[in-house]
Order: sequence, then C-alpha cells, then structure tokens
Amino acid sequence: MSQNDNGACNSYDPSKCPTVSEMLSRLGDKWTVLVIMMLRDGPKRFSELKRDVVGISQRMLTLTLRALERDGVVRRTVFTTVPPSVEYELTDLGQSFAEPIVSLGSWVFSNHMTIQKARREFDARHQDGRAGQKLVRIG
Amino acid sequence: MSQNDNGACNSYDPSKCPTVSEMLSRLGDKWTVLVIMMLRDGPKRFSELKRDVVGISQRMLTLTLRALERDGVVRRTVFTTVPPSVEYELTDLGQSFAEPIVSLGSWVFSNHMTIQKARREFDARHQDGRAGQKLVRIG
DNA sequence: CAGAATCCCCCCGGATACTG
DNA sequence: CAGTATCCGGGGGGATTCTG
Repeated sequence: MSQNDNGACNSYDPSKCPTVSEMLSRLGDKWTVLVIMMLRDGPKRFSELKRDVVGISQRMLTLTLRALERDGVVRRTVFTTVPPSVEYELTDLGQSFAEPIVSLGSWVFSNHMTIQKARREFDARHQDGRAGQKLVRIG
Repeated sequence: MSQNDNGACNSYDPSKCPTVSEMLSRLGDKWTVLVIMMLRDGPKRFSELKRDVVGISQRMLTLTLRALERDGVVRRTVFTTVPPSVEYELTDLGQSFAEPIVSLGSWVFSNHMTIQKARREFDARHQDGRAGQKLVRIG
C-alpha cells in the first residue's frame, strides 16, 4: 500500500487512494474474477466453487472468498448440517461489482484472438536480429 | 496457467482459456490499470508516466509498458532526438480496452467508502469472541 | 464437507548502479 | 532521457497434512 494507512481518498487520483489500488490489485490474484463470475448465477457451495474454478487450490479459494467477504462483496452462510455445508453468494454490492467485472472478462474473451496475434507478431519482431531488447522472458 | 499451453479457447469458460486468465491477472500487477488510465488523455513520454504514476519504479514501468505493447494495447514511438524521447499511446485496441478498465476503476472509486465500512465491520466481528475464525493466528 | 495449519519454492518487484 | 543489468528480500501461492 501507499503512504496512507487509513483509506482516505481526497482526490480522484487512484494512485493516491489506497483502497482503489488495493481493490484493483485484488483482481490480479487471478482467482477473484473467476470466483465472482461463477457466483453470478446464484449461491454456490464451497466444493462447487472448487470444482468449477479449474485449477484453484482450497487454500486460495478460502483466502479469496474470505477477502471478498471482508469487502462486503460476498455473503457466507453456514448450514449446521451433517456433514456441514457452506453457501457463498454475491451481496447487492457484489452484484453491482460483478457488472464491470463481467464487462472486463467479456472484452478479454472477445479480443483474445487479436491479443494473441499481437503477441506473436511482437515476439517475431523482437527475437531475431533487429533491436532485440529482451528484458525478461515473458511467458 | 492451465493445462493448455497454446492459447486455444474453445468454450466460454474463462478458466479454460489461458489468455483470459493471463490478461486478467495482468491487471493485478497493480500498475497496468493506472498506466492505462494515464494514457487515456493522449500520448505520454516515459518520464511523464513515471512522474504521474506515483510510486512506480522505472523497472516496473518498463515491464508494464513492454507487456502492454506486446499485447497490442500500447504503441511505442521512439524519437531519435538528443536527448532521446519515447512516446507511449493507446492503440485502437487499447482504447476499447480502456473502457471496461475505467468502468472498473470508477466503480471502485465510488464504492470505496462502503468497502471500507464493510471491512471495519468484518474485522470487528472477527477479532472478538463471536465465532472468531481468524485465519492467521500469530504467536 | 469445509476449512486450518505448516512447509517451502518461486518470482514479483524495490533499490541501486551503469549505458547510449 | 530512457532505458538495461544485477542483487536481494518478502510474500504469493501450491502441496500436503490434520480437524470438527
């Protein structure tokens, strides 16, 4: 985070608003977006999420859900049955948050061909002789 | 990433589309969004960006810009002057990408108060007695 | 079933110094 | 000015094991 420990936000300068950059970087854990998209259809149980979000570990699922719950985006409901089950669902805040999230995901999905093409061209342009400035191997 | 190494995307399942999750996780480096928002107003030079994106190191700025250039989102133009200057600007693809990005940033900005309140309540709820399931128990 | 706890590796990313 | 190269510490996150 930035210098400011309290989340005070005076100007519309994201870099000066800790909460904004925190929330944005939360998307980057790469699981948050997927989890939120999964929850759009309605409540889901822990094991459902774990099954549907391919590749996520239970640890990361737990951490992701906990963070979202803390932000008031997700509501957690425990059913004291045997065996126990827990349901997760988007709050109203979460629903409204899901909108820009989905827009973003949709954009990426519908443009990923273009992106991949651009990447291939970039790589071809930079690996052979000319001006080959490799920084770090990407991908 | 997932099992699939090539970026093939068959179904509308983000978790099965490497490119989608890669692009989404790129937002999480926490600089990408800020850089893109800065470039919305028009072309900017390297040093301008470094000055405006508060807290970013030249290393991270370079890496972020390089990645965005590779994705075809940003165009890099070198002017062989003395001293040299380099301009960065959004491509058409980048402009369209900026839209959902901005939506996201705006949402976070206009809801950060609610989020902070939710966090405080969550923390208060979980540190004292009540069903206190704290994740990390220190000491 | 839904987690919590522990171990441990990797890489992100900051700081610093050097170039064309 | 606009990078590049190198060192290095902290933490993100996977795999595994244990519990109510």
